[in-house]
Amino acid sequence: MVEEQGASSEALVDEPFEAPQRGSAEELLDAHAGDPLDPMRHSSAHVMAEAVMELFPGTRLGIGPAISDGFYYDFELPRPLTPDDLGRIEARMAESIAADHAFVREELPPAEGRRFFEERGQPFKVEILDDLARLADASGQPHPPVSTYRHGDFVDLCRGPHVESARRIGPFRLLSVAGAYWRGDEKRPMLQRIYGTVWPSEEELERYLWRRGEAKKRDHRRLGLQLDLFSFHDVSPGVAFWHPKGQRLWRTLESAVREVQARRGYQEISTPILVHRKLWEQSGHWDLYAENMFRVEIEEQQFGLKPMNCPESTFIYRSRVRSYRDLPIRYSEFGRLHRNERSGTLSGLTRVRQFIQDDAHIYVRPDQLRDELEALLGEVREVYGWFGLQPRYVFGTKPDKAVGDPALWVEAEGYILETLKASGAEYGVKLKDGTFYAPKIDIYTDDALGREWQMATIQVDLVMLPERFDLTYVDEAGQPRRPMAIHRAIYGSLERFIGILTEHFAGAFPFWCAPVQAIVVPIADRHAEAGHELAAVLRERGIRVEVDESGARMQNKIRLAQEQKVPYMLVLGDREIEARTASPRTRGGEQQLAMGWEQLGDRLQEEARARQPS
RNA sequence: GCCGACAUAGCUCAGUGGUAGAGCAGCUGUUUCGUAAACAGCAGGUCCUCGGUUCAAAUCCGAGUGUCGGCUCCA
Repeated sequence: MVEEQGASSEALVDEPFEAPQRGSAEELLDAHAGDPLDPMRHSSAHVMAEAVMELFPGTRLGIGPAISDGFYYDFELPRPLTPDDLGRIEARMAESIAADHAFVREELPPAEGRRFFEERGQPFKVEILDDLARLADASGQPHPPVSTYRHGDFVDLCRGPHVESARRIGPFRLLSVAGAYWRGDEKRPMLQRIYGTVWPSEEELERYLWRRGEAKKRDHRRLGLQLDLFSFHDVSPGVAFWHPKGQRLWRTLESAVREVQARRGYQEISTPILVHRKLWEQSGHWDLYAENMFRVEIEEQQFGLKPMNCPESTFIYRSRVRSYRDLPIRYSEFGRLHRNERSGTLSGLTRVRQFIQDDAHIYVRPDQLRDELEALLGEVREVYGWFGLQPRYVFGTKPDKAVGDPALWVEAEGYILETLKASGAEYGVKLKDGTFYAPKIDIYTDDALGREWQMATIQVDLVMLPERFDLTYVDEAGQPRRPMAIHRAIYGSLERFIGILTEHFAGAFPFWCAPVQAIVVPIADRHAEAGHELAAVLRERGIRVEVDESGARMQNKIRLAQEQKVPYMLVLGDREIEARTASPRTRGGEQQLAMGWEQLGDRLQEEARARQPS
């Protein structure tokens, strides 16, 4: 979801950042330039609109852009669509494509164009035209001509471009119906959106549908149950119940990052979850974040469950006078946060109401900020390397709803840009995507299926913590000075991170963090006792190992271990016990040479320590 | 929160007004096995909840809850 890709941001340092207003005509018409398949996808949207208009006379058209992998169109219809309707619409579309109408661009004078859509009962189109006119007025330009595209009898307001004729539209499939507010505004009418996908060849369509099916198979909600990691229950919507194996995975990730933090000079703290309103008023949360907070009344006093850890670390900072020699102070906290997400937005581990962040707040002198930011980019690279994830950086600038002196924002944004440029990394810019208290670098990554996720975040805060909580340190001259604060999370939400890892690896977690790293498979019952001895040898070395003592046959035990994605199966029969060896089989099906127990233990211990992404 | 869909055994699902089903998992017994499923038997259900229609509701209607696909928001 990066709006502006690439590092071509020379101009950004000096110029104010201006984003097109969400849902504005400008954005609607300017978005999605680039993908060579876009004209075909956009044309497909027109053909779909044509089919819907034929099947449902009186339909009002919203917008119908190309999106990644396909297209959608928003409609106001006389009745809700059913899955059956999609089939009928598809059939109509196929007929239209077979008729092979040309896409013809036509331009009408502004007033005539407006009348055209008004007469056809298309108020949404008229609204877009009025917005375009207003935009032109604002910049002193004449109203632009109204460009339309016609194919057959269907005419739509459209900037284009399109394919020259309908037969250029490749194999397509309509995927789903969803509700969508007109212009994304919940106060405007709810339209029905139909999503579709279209590709140049049958083969590519099939591959896309396969990828979709594969994504469904990898869905962490499904795998979480299958691998016995976690579950959800309606007694606590949006909050996971962690099973022993999930908790083990959790703890492994947590201690790995703890180790990094210890090495990098962090000190871990822990602060209260239930906190009085006056703190949130001081931080600005009560004003600007209230709708996301769970509020509680206790003995006529108002409290809130913390949605972020940040303000509380200042109490520890201020618990004594800080010298310039003390900085940087790096407080890390695995804080348990609650955010009141709207019920309709909850989704597995990736959108929850309670989660734990690997959070930290770093207080620095101004002269230390750059180095600290660079170190943090290095920290992100180190941690993401454990999983083979490639980080991508996106600079989020000051949002409309923000606290503090605008001058401090300009300054903070400047530091971020400098650091990003100096790092040599590619980065994008997402305007107005900062938090209400700080501009930020968000780290995105693509998973194994090419889906983009937002993970880590690094925020430069010159406003909330330093100013609102009046933080100071004493400089060389004995004068009080204002420190700067950095908020950062590397995994982000542990819940979400585990969800994404689960899908990225399809449940086959890298050896170092797999909940069960090895399973001993005794061939017959008489081998079980030796199996426990082997397990003890491995456990001594910190390996998470289990013994399959079920009466099942070896083949069945192996199949089960495969399904559980256990990295190593250690087969133990008469031959191995005789020689005090074990025959490892990897979940990849590779049969490795029998190896002595201690030797195997040492090898696995070494492998775990290396934290390789497989 | 809003639009739409869905909710049947631990899991995946079949069952469209007339005695609630399958596969896997579980339990018991037999088998003691050499790298992805041994065999047999048994047990397992407020058909999400509440209300309504009906002689009769898993099935039709209404409300609620949860989940899913989206809108919006974001870690």
